[in-house]
Amino acid sequence: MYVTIMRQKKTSPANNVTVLERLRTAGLRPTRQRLALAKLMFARGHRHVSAEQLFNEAKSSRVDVSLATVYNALHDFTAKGLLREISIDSSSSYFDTNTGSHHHFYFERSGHLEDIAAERVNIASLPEAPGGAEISRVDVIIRVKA
Amino acid sequence: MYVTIMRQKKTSPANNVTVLERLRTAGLRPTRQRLALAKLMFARGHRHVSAEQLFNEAKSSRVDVSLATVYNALHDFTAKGLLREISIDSSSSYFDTNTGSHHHFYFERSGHLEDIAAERVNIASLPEAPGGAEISRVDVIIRVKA
DNA sequence: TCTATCATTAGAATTGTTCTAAACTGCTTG
DNA sequence: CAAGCAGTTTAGAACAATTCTAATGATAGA
Repeated sequence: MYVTIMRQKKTSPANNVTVLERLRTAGLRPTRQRLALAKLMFARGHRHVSAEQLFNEAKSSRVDVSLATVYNALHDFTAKGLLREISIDSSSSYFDTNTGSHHHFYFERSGHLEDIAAERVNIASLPEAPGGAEISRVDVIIRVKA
Repeated sequence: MYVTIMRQKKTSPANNVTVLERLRTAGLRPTRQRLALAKLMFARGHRHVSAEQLFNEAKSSRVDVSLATVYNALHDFTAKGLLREISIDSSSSYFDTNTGSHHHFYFERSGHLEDIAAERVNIASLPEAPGGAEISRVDVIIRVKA
């Protein structure tokens, strides 16, 4: 049941507006929780965040959301193209705020991910998808021993 | 505890010998279970198999192994270079009997994987790994809407 | 303001995988 | 070729990430 009505500190109004509009134009109701989570996700440049991580950030920021809501929000955002999901290490998946075309370094020791701009990977040729199926995207993952 | 001593049908002796030798040269004791699992894995060309799948195949073939053993064997084989592990869809991981350099089509609807020979993907240029770290491998996954 | 519809919640349930400690076996040695 | 030890296997418990459930709450449009 609902226990606490959070009363979070307002960040800059500009930030509020953009996040709110991103949700609205994506066709997502800008609820308190989605707004708060979206702000955490999109506040600082591109990131690779797991559900658990975002949940913890929310707790630290006194944003009172349940873990289920974090999963719901991340999936809703992904379905609407605001995020992109990546699963590299089968133990958990990451949500990437960079939805443009790009690739990744994966640091095997730490499990850390780092973006590679699309231009830095030059793919000269790719095979056709079998049966002329449509390609939805091409992921290049460079696994690094570090 | 040990319940049944399985008594499996012998397949061709040649097949037996090669699998046994593959295990031995890999530095793995060719136990009954490992032999049986290796035969299932390597019998028919290249495959992408999950632990659960292999476990079920074993059951169907009256090979009495525990699920834990299947996981142990798959990981042991992978550690010794007999298999390669792939995680694409974070729900479970696959073990690929093709350990050579190659890439994959991933059929999003079915979750199915298909090999792409390394030559069919032409990467003209790749970035250096940060800090000069060693690249352990490059995975290209072509996601297909089918 | 009312209300249908959509979102959130706590906790239970599921799923894939790993752990544990005890039973067992392949292999080397004597 | 028996014995024993190191490496394997096992059932089931434990775990971690994620999804489900069904009840409560909030949003947006009339």
